[in-house]
Amino acid sequence: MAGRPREFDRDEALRRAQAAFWERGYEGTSMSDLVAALGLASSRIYAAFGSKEALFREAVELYEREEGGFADRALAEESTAREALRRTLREAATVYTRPGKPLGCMVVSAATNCSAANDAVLRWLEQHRVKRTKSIIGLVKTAVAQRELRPDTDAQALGDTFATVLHGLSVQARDGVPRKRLLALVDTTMSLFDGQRA
Amino acid sequence: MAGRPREFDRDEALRRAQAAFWERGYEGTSMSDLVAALGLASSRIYAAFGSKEALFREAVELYEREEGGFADRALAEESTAREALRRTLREAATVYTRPGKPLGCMVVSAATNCSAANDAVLRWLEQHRVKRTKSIIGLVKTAVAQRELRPDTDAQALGDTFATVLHGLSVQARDGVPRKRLLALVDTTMSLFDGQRA
DNA sequence: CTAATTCTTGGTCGATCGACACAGAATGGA
DNA sequence: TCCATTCTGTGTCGATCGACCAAGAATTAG
Repeated sequence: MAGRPREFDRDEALRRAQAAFWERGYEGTSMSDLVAALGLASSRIYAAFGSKEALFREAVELYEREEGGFADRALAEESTAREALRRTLREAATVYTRPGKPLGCMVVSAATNCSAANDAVLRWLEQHRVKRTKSIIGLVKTAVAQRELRPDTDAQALGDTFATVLHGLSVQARDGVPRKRLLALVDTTMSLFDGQRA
Repeated sequence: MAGRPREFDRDEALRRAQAAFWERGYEGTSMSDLVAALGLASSRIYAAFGSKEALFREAVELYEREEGGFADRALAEESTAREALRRTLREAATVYTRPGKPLGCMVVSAATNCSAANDAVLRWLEQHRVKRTKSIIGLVKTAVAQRELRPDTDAQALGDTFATVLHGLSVQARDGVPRKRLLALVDTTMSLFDGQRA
């Protein structure tokens, strides 16, 4: 079965690739950038990951699992919609401004402007974001159904607002707004929820 | 002074370039894309606009003057901070979802992921956004000073929130959230302002 | 008319893009 | 041992990138 064992750490290489893609985006990171960042010849990268696009997808999946999974985790671990929402936004603000890591959200910023050739990558990340928006709206709808929020609440509008703030946080973080201000803005946003509490 | 007159409409060409850059971003739009979109040989484009980057900057300046200038106009024409803010967000939602035009905000999405070679373009758009954020915070501060908002209002946090929603709107619009939902979300957001009214 | 100016056409520049071919080295299973 | 398999290192592929040059056509100022 197994031939010659790989001499480099595939996981470490994936992490380096993730950092590069997170910082510069899919098209903004060239193969020679990756060669430099991973310290590997391009043929070794192709052998280990298949293609630049496959490597990117793996990097995003790792991101979703570790960094970007805060929304799913908050949803699973917090008992009230308010705490789930608050934690989601606060963790977003934190993850988007981690020292030593690229600013902002990889899913929001890694494939915004793409040539037509890479539409597939763009649409793929778009689907991730749409899914996040839907799950936030779903959370608010549940909160209404469970009487955490007043029955006259427009769940879609409120959920859309939180999703918009979540994605806007990525832009603001990239623009250099410090974590402290991001967290303060999250607190301000939460009062939208409190205004509709049952 | 004047030699042979130009055979094509420079303004029309600029508009076509704007549409291309708006849709695909700076790096996502290649010179051959521009050649196809403007119907002009590349040398004619260079003769008329100087360089790809200069053309892009002109296109963004046109955008700021016509489409993106809603914030400045709202600020100048509306008498209360509330109406200026509300109009800014509503016009953003409208401009970002104009039929026949690219979705989202050109300043937000045209240079998010860029190779290191074009950092200058990326930073330039970043400055535009930072300036917008600052002017929104300034607007809220003025509203506090003029007793339109309660004196205990955290103007920076509230302003940051509106700026975050404004930029988040661009992401949501690109993801296909229809204008109607965007406008509903703007209404929801405005209740943040009303909660702090004097 | 002439000279200066500016645009147009067609072609091409070096660099870089992502992707892989090939040969040889290193391993495990039969 | 030997062979199938997999990895490593070098080299290069055609395509495309942004940029620009030279030559000629068209126009205007003088």
